[in-house]
Amino acid sequence: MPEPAKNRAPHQAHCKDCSLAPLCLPLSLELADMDALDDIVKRGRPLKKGEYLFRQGEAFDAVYAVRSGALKTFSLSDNGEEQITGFHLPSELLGLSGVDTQTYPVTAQAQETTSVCEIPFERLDELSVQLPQLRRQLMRVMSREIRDDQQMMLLLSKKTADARIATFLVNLSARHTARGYSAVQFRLSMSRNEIGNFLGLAVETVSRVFTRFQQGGLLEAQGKEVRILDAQQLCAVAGGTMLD
Amino acid sequence: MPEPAKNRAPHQAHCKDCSLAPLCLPLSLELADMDALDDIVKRGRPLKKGEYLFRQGEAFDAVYAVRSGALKTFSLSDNGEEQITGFHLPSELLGLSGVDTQTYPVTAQAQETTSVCEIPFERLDELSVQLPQLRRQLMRVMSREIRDDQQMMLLLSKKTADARIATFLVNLSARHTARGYSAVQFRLSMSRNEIGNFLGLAVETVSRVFTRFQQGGLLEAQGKEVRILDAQQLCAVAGGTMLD
DNA sequence: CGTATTATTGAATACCATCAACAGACGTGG
DNA sequence: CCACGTCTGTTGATGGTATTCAATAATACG
Repeated sequence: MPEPAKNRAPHQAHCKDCSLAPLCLPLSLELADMDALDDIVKRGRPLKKGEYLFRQGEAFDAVYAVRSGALKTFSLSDNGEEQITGFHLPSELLGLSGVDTQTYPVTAQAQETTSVCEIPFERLDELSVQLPQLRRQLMRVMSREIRDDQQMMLLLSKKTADARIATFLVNLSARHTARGYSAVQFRLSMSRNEIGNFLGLAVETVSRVFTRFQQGGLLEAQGKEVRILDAQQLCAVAGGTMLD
Repeated sequence: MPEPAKNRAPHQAHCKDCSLAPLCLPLSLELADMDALDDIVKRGRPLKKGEYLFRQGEAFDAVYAVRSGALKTFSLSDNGEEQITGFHLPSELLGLSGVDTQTYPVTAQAQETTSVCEIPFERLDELSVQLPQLRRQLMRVMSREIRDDQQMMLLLSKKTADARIATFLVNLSARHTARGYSAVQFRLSMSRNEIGNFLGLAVETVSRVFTRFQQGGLLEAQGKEVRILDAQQLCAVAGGTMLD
């Protein structure tokens, strides 16, 4: 079955050919080990925008690595309000928060056409016994998520609206860069509403801050297309510097 | 060396005798396996109030389970402000956020006289290969921390000061209950300042909310001694109900 | 091409932070 | 044991930042 190599997008069928391997679970695996991991990975049809990868409350049985596209995860609290817990780009792992209760505590939904690698957790666990590198990487991924979430707590509890959005953009920029895309220009996969939800801000505030950043010459934005003009100052704002 | 059994406090030297085992890493381990875990655990002298268990930036080489007392973890951001990332009660595990970078991203400091079990991570990792139950439990603990941190993100991004503090107290109450202590009366190990820092509120706000809760008959508090009078309504407030 | 959704902008309000003053607790040492 | 200073906690007054409400503009989608 000939699968044409579409640019740099990771549409190929195996970890060892995947451009994302150095960012993903296979990181630092030997080629043979990569094949072993590859054997348990399932690659289904892509999800269309709005489709669900898994839903809050469903039985946990696999984690997922994003191959292309983007997803958001969110939870619905008792009083029905949605809290977005993260946006997920290629190479990032989803679903690990379901290990504890054996139930996904969040819903994962595609922000655009998205393909993922499904990794049955039972089998991953078994394989991790034989592959120390894999075991370590899995721990590292979880550890990093804890660290990132705690950074997020800092953002939410101490930073101003300006700093939150600057941080958000700088973070996205860095993640794009790590994947070989432009650090200064990219397309947001999420709406202003979703940005606000994620950052603990009202939509209107997000909009205002975007406007203010553009007036200040920090960036250029039309709709979801963003171009960072002054990365340095954006970082400064992200760090807590106020804009005058 | 005769070590007197002081009430229910887990001062004994082995996991299999520890009253916290069902909440801690040994959960669901066979007795023999518990001994294996026990062999790698180091139990040092207790920390006095204010002493550090580990510091932000130090090389990561162990995780710690709290045996008695309480600790806080916090990180210092670039601009020097402290963000408390958590308070840790007996049976809870600290340090897992250091796995990724092999460096602790937070400082852990004793809130009172505190004893911990040190678990060298290398050895824990090796042992987890042989003990599936242990491996799973370790994953569960990390998974739960991710979930808890995301709950915290919800709290910080959506809840009012009243709801934050109610949630905080309800959560503490539940954790006390799980350890066999009173659900309605306990002593806070942290200052109002630290509560505020953790919840993203000013000290004054914390103080005011405590006062308001007392006026509303929800609780009784003098200093760090707290007694919950109306758990039901406290839960309601924690869920988002406003107090009139 | 029209409708629905999303984004922007303005005005008024609410919530919490900050500033300031004071009270109470704690610990130290006289 | 009490006096003292410091740290922690409480309370009041004020102001700032972000929310909410409302209206309009732009974009996406069938």
